[in-house]
Amino acid sequence: MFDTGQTSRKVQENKEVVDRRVQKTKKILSESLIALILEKGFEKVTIQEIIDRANVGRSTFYTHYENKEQLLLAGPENLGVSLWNITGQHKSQSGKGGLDFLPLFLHARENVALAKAMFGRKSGELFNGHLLNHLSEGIKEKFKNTFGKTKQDKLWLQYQSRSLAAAVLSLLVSWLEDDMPFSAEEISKKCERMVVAGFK
Amino acid sequence: MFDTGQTSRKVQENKEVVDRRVQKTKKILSESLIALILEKGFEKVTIQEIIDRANVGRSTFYTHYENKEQLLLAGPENLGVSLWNITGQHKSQSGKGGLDFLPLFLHARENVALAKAMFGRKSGELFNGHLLNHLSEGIKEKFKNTFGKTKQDKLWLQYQSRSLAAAVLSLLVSWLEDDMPFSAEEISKKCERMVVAGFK
DNA sequence: TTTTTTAATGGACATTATGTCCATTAATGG
DNA sequence: CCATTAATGGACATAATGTCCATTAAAAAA
Repeated sequence: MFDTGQTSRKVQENKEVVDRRVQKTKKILSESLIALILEKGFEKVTIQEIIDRANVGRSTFYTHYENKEQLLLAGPENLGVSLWNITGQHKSQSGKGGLDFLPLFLHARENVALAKAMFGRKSGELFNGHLLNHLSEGIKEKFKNTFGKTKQDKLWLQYQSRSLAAAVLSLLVSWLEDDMPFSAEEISKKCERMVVAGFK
Repeated sequence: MFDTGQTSRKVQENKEVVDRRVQKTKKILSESLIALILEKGFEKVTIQEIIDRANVGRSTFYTHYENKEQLLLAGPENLGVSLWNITGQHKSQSGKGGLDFLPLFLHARENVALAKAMFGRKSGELFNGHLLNHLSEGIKEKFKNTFGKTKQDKLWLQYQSRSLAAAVLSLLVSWLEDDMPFSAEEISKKCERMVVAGFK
């Protein structure tokens, strides 16, 4: 999951060269998909529309990707990978003990179109699901000590983490869709307070 | 929205009689769709599959519904309508001032399959969206007095209501998907506490 | 019961998307 | 300049969509 999908060729030791044609094709495909998602929603976008807009042959699409999902994942900035990493870092962050949502909001802000396409109201379940799982795991990790060890306790921890992750994701989406009327600092603070309150 | 989709005929004044054939057809179509959603997810279900499983002609489907969405909305118990009403009642409830989630959980429990199909992980965005909006409105109504009147304040109220509605919906879904390991009373209490805490 | 109304059927049709294949062309990197 | 590799475009079989209609069968009304 979250493979970059880059066709590459090793030159010497670690330098990778990607054929210019490939770069161009992938870029235009990605842009087309993002635009189409924003217009009509991920689920309704067809591969036919993507290649029409990108003005690229059908075969060309299939030499690079198997489906829409793969294409979106391999987005220009690899937002998937980045957000994945960001939310994964929660554990290792000191200070707040793993509840700093600022990097998430900053990163999303720097890639608004892609972030909207992946997580916004017009996106599919898929990527919301990915991010939700990851946020949820981060939150769970942070609060697991405040819960008991019984089956019931663990289940509540699970539910509550997931629920509050959904709340955070919802804030992120509202913020993005309204074109970020608050600073990233403000809104991430809000998230942190809400999560903490939720576990009280 | 949330039309029952019933083809009916008036007899005398207000008694409605629905042709037995129609009843049978709608029932089998609805059941087929719900089963298919639970198996492969709403988005991936095709009308072809629905009519194959229901063993009904293509034309028959289209004389009653235009698409999958309409069919799901007209579910046997009209869960759409019911949940709609339940969440709408929040305003008028006394006591807790409109934060009683119990009816929602009770009703969902009584229609597990349909509720899962409409709101679970395999459901589409559509119905999650409807319920989310409604829950959000209820919550907003309840807490609007605790916020100021500036544009900013109103926006925060909006965001926070929506965010906490998402949290509640997430709990509902987790609970349903795990086949309700807690009582409806317990989990609805949890929701209420969480929402209140979120606004502190 | 008979008659009338109405639903269901099944086949046909044009349209559109999918995924795969291949021979040809053209751009790229070395 | 040349060998490699990507892009092209056309073709193909498959499948879903939405609409139409003549026929059959079931239901309600008389």
